[in-house]
Amino acid sequence: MKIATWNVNSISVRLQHVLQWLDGNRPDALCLQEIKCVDAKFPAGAFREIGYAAEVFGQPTYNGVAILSTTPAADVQRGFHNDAADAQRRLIAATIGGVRVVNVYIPNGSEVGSEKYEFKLSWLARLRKFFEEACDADQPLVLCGDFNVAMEDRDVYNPKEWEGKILCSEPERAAMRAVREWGMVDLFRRHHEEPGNYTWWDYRGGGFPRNLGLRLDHLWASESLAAKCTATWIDKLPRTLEKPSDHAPVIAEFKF
DNA sequence: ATGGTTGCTTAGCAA
Repeated sequence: MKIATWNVNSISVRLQHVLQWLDGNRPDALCLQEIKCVDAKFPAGAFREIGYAAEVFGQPTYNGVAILSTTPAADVQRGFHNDAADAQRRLIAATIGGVRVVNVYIPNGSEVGSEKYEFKLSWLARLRKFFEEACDADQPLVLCGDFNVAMEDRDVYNPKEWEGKILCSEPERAAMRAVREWGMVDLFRRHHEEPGNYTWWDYRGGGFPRNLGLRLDHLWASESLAAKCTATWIDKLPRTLEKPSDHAPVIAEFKF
């Protein structure tokens, strides 16, 4: 079984990249973030034609998440239970092939100390609560998506420059550790120790060709699922195409 | 150095 995550930065602009990538990689599930479209405009038909069902939680202009899968998704949850109707759409969860898949687009936070930063921290506190109330750490579960947090210095191309800045500040790292301590492990770090592995490169300043990136996109699994993980990798190929997303897909493979 | 680039929407915001 393969589960993948990819911040596509607009599904309408990236549709051909995603279709091509699914064709070549055939994951059992692909979690998408920043689809930037309403449910009615999500190109579900194009995915259906290549064998993928879609569960979508979109909104106009910003955010939006979806899960594509080769087998039907069960028990789909859209957003937090106590969300207002107009809340930002950043979480969708579903059970696929016996695995609880939680797909998140965690707020960026803009700047440390800003209103958006406070929103990010409170959103992360709610995410921890979501796991306590709605999930079972003893079951196979994966949390994946664009976390908008580089957890450690080895996930950052220039840790000194980024120290204390957004995506790297200690409070957001601590909030993410609190989520992880509910009962998950970082699958990528279980298989790769070395620095220099990134999933996001800024469009500006030639970030990608110089590998000036951050590792922001993650798959974290409960121990019962992590024990079955045989490999994880970042696929930089789509980032080399014309008009790419600024994020690369990340994949985890499991053998049951 | 508050720049640079992309997407949605059409000037300004968010990333």
